[in-house]
Amino acid sequence: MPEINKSYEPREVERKWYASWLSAGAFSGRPSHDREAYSIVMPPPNVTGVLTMGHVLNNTLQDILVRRARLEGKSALWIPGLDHAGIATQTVVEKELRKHKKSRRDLGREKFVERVWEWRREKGGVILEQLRRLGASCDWDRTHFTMDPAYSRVVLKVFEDLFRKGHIYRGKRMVNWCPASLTALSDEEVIMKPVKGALYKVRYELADTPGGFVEVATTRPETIPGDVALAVHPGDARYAVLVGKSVWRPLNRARIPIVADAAVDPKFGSGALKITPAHDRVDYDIGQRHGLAVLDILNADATLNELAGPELAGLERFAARKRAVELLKASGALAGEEAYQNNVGYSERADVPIEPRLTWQWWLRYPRVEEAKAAVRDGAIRFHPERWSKVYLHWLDNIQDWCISRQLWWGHRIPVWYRKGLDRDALSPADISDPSKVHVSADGPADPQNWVQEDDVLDTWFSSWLWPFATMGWPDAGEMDRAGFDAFYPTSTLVTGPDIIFFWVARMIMAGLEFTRPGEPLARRVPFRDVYFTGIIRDAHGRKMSKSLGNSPDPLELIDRYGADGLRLGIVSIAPQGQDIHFQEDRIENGKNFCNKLWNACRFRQMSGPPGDNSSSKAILARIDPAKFDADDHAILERLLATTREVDRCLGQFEFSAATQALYGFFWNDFCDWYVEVSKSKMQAEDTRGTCLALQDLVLRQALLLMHPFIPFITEELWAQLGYAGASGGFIGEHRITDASQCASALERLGGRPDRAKAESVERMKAFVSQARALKAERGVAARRDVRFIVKADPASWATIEANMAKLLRMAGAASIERRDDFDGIAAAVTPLGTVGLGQAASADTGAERQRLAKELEGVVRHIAATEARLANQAFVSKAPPAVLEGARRQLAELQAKRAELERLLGPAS
RNA sequence: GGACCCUUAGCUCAGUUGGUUAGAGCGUUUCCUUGACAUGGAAAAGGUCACUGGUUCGAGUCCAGUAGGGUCCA
Repeated sequence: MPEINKSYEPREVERKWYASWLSAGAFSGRPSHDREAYSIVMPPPNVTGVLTMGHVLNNTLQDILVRRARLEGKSALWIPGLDHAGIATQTVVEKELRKHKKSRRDLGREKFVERVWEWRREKGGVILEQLRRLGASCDWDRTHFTMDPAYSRVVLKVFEDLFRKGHIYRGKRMVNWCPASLTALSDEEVIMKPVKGALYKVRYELADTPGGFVEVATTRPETIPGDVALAVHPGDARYAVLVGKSVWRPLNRARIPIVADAAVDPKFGSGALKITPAHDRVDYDIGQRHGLAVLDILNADATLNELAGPELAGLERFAARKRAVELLKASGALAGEEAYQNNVGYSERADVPIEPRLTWQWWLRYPRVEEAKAAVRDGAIRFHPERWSKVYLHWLDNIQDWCISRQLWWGHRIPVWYRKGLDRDALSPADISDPSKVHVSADGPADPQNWVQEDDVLDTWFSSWLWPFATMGWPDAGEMDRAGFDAFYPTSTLVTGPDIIFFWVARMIMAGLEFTRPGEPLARRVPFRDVYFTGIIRDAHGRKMSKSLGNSPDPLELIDRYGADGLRLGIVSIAPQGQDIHFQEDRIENGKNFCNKLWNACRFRQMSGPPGDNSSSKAILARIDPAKFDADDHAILERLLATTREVDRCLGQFEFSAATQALYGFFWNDFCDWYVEVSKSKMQAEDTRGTCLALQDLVLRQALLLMHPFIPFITEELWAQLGYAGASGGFIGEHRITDASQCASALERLGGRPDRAKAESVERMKAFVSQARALKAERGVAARRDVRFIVKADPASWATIEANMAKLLRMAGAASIERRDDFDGIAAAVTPLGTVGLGQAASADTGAERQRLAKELEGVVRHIAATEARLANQAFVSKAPPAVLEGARRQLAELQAKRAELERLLGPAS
């Protein structure tokens, strides 16, 4: 057996094992007849993406679930992949082109798309490589990309299908237009932001009453040339006589009517609203009701066009706003201007204000909305934390049709062909469903020369909403069979962020319900059973991580410094359930330190004695003689079982952080700080040595299994080093983890069931040792190991001390512990194993010792008073459960004994 | 405007159905290179659980309200 390094060096270990796992196909998910299936689909990162802390958290959690499933003997599958990210990717490539002073239009559609593919092949998807460094145990052979030919065909087929079913239609409606990306966006891609601007009061002169005017408040004076009317509330007495009259539009002067419409809020501004149907949703609706023209004064890039009049045409919208204000001022139409804050929609991707714009787009009426609600409301899908289901249901209750077309070139081109020569702007709904005019199919028309394909592509989310089943061969029966659709669908758990609950989660649920296993029960059609929403990672001050703030650490650098395991353990341990995460690098350092502790504990085991047969838990158990167990053996086994139970429970409830804390506490405190230390005595005694070593092997084995999902690399390495892999040399992931009850019954069969009472006596010993050490520290002799303790103990306590003498001497750092029932003095402490004192002559600060005892006595007295008061309360005695009552009485007795002893020590002087 | 979440030690967070004197890690103070680990060990200090009221024998925990912070939707 090779000697283990003094400290854990992750780099080489990680590289070595990841390569071994890959070459052995350890991550490949194969459907199995006799094993339960467990599957996860990775939320596909953007092909343009690089690894962020958010990805680290998200994918670590998925890896934990998948690796744990493997240990539980399930047939586990984790499907990775990439999202083509229409706007983001197109923007990246366009930016590259711009460096060479070219635009995508210079290349033309076909060449540009080829260029994007080139980019994808060369630079796209580096994030998947980075995930390997994190240790992600995905089945990489099943990596999918939303633009792959097979996946693309599924997307187009789905479009065709939904079109035939009447869910998809073409409509000229107001959309959210991004003037930077030059495309429509869905409502979900618009972020409302409060913006500080100005509210301008503009006078519209009455056409028939020279000198009279109507005042209108607006934040967007540059749109005045697009006004086609003013509107007032029909019940607004101030304007009743003016309805039906006209005013002069103050920019690009023209006569426009005053109409009455209930949508006007009479309390806003002057109560009169300027109507610009081309540039506002509400205005558009009002315009429709009153038969008003739509006067579009903006170009696609939000510069003003010639319809805005010669003075504003050609200006960019914000420059035009400035110019409009100047013009209004000059003409005397500007009545006032005040600071004003309102909410403005911004493009999520380009971060510029969107423009409402009237355009032809393709829309989807969502299928299966009611079923999608029922799936979550009735528990076929469980959200964790549960409260997100409210957000989900609220969105579905107010659902709007989805604008699925995008004016981009990178993406799935909509499979619609128009008969050559048709005026697309004039097509009626009847024309759209007339196959002689419009062809809709994934395959395209048989006579393409007579048709022209739709220019638009589909929203990226229109492909990713199919992810859970399109990655499993759907809809081709043969492919589904090969992919194991039958076993792996529905997937088990989805791990994602709450920020894409509408974009992705809700839509996947509807897609799954609509497309998979028609006619079967809902629970078989949903795409996943559990959804775990992670928190958002913020910096230490609670700010969102962003490139511009520079507060986002580079995960790869963190891996270099702390190891992948350290990073994983650190990040999981600070991720509270359901809350955002405040990132602190010292927590990542904790993860690294834990790995080092684990490493050294195993190293110590190797140095402590010859390796026994560790090839199976059975082999280890055979080396254990329960007759040799002392209290510490019972205690460590009991803690091992409790920890096994706790980790089991935590993972079942997605309490990842709690699981790491249970493991951390068990391993560091219970095992290293106590059990390993007391073992040092036991391993010196020939008759307890073998059992003690075997017990360490047993505990370490189970600990490695429990920890492996969290820190896969180091556990794999130690698994091999300590001989758990056996002669066959299998990976740790190929072994089965046993749950607490299986562990317990294995011990029971051996006659080594942990004894609760004996385990509890260890707690008393720990308290005894701790107080003895404190006495030494107080006397300034903490480092000395030759001190003599004297103890006044009852026979039972003394028996415990005697039986564990060697260990207690070692742990307390003492030369002797002697029983002396007449001992008193204040260099002492009252412990659960009696009153312990230092035997040395009292040379230290007796004042400090007296103060400590007095302070303790004070606390005890106060506590006694409180307990007596409780027990004197008739209502408490009659209503509290017997166990609580009994506990209070026992506690009171203990406290009284402690008080008596403290008073005795403090003596007559007190 | 509607909905949800948070407020516990200097910091970041636990605290399961109400039940002994509220815990952890980091940080702080003091001590220690003892033969796994200084990426370590030992000891210690540190909290009227945001505030106000209510329910209860008993509230960090349940209810109502107030204040502050955050998120989502309009």
